Amino acid sequence: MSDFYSQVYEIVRVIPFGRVTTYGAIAKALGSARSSRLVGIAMNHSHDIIPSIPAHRVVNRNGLLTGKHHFTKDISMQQRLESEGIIVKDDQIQNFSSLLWDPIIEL
DNA sequence: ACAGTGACTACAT
DNA sequence: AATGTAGCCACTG
Repeated sequence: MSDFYSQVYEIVRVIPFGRVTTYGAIAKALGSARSSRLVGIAMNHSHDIIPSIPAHRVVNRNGLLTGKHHFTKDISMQQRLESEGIIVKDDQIQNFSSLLWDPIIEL
């Protein structure tokens, strides 16, 4: 796996339980603020990674679950978030701004 | 090596 | 306010 992917996973893995972050924030934390798409692609490949990546804690900048269709059908992305105490309505994380965990600030 | 692509964003109509 | 368009950059075939 490329270094970029590894770095993405490294950050995603340290997202605290019950918190979320955005693709852009991760990209920026990696020094490539404009590589937000690559972060998403990395998530898409995350199901190949051995330590399961909490990809459901990564959403777009509006707190919208844009990547929910890439999850296994039996357990939805929304369901995983709700099991962590995060409220999701119409693919939109409620109280998103206060749940947001910015790796730039926290690291 | 080149062109196509994508779980994003920001800017422009 | 709501769509449309266009950069973005690393990965893949």
